[in-house]
Amino acid sequence: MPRPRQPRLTRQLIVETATALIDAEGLPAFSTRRLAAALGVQGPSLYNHFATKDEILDAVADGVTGTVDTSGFVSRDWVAASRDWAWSYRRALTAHPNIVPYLAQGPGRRPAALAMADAVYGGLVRAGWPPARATHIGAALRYFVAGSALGSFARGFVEDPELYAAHYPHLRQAHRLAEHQQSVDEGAFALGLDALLHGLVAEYDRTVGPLGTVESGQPSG
Amino acid sequence: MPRPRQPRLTRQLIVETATALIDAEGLPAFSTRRLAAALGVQGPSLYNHFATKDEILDAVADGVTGTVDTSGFVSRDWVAASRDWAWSYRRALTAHPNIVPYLAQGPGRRPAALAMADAVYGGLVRAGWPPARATHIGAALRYFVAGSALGSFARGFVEDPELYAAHYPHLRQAHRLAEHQQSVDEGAFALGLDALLHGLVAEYDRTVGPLGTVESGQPSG
DNA sequence: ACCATTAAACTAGCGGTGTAAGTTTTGATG
DNA sequence: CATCAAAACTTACACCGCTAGTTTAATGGT
Repeated sequence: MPRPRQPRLTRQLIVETATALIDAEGLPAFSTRRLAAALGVQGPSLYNHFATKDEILDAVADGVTGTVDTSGFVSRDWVAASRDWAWSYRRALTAHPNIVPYLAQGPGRRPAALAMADAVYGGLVRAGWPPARATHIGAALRYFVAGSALGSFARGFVEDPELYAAHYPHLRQAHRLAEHQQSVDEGAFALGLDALLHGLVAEYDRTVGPLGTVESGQPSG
Repeated sequence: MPRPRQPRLTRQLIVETATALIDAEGLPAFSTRRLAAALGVQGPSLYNHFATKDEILDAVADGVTGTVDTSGFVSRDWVAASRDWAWSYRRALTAHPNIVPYLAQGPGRRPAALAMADAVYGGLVRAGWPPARATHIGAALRYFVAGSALGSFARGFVEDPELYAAHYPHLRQAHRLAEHQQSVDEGAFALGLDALLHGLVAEYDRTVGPLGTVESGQPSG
């Protein structure tokens, strides 16, 4: 079966299928041959469209990052913008948790990741933060969001009561975490993000100049 | 070469060599055959001591976690204990950054990781936090530390001025991040951790009861 | 002292991986 | 109509995690 009348593969189709496959079966199970099979094609055919497997993963990761909303940084104050962005970022990652270990290692050369970093950094500087401080804040928020999506605290515990009860006195309820996974993770995220922003506002007032107050809670957008 | 007079492998030797190999060459380059070669042995011999490759990685990860100091939770107030623990945790992870993507996915059944979770949770509950809140706080701090070690913000940028200057107006200095990697990452971590703890103290005063104040800075221990 | 069992290395090999190389046919271009 | 690039293909290499079976040394029981 040589060149078909109509190409069977496009970059977009490959990325969509790869995303679905990673969502469904996880990163370790994702191979070029399995992706090709899902596309009705032989393995090496992918290399007509992407140079390496990592290039495919980059495209998947950037697709996820591309759904993050940073628009608050041009329309709202830096605190509200940061909170909206962090929640949007978290939603994007938790919608595709299996790609997070790959994505979380840094923006690399991925356009959407770089555009996001650019928007956040630019917004913070515009709000009056010194450039070095803006870098730190963007990084700290990213640490928190990426960490929360990567190491879903609840998911990390095995469902085996016996394991914990015996040796770890305070974790006797830990196996129950799996039941309330989403609420534990979201609660921890909400608490941590509010605390982080609260502390940053105090720092802002001390070093840049007083501004309004922060109310906590879920984002508006 | 059959069974030798003196065993050439022990679990400890395997774990030490694996740790060194991962530190030196990264997770993707780490294979059972390469590890065996470094030990002067054939690949399958490892399976006399570990059931799977993941079991070896678990041992490596738990060795790293085992160096984290949680003793503050029995001797100091919860804020100082949390700060000391977070810094110790971060130091342990940044000393072996290549294992972090594996380690950050959760404690699983690793004894040192479970003992750490137990100590933190227990300390926070003893300090007066309601159990559900203690879970959230432990998780939030872990998100932040793991995220900071995983996605070393600075390391994530490629060293290629051209790449950024053209399309991302605010990132014109981003390639310089690689130069100041350590100081950027540590600065972001210090700022974020202090902000987080500051916000948590406010929350504690509001919901549990007033306590002393927090001064910021590096840990004492 | 002998035997049986277990331990710890080995070799061989299976099915899978990423990807390089070369082939074949189609569609587009001069 | 000749040529060339595109997009699929087949084949193949070196490596991967791991299983199975083999060999010999050390250990424990009678």
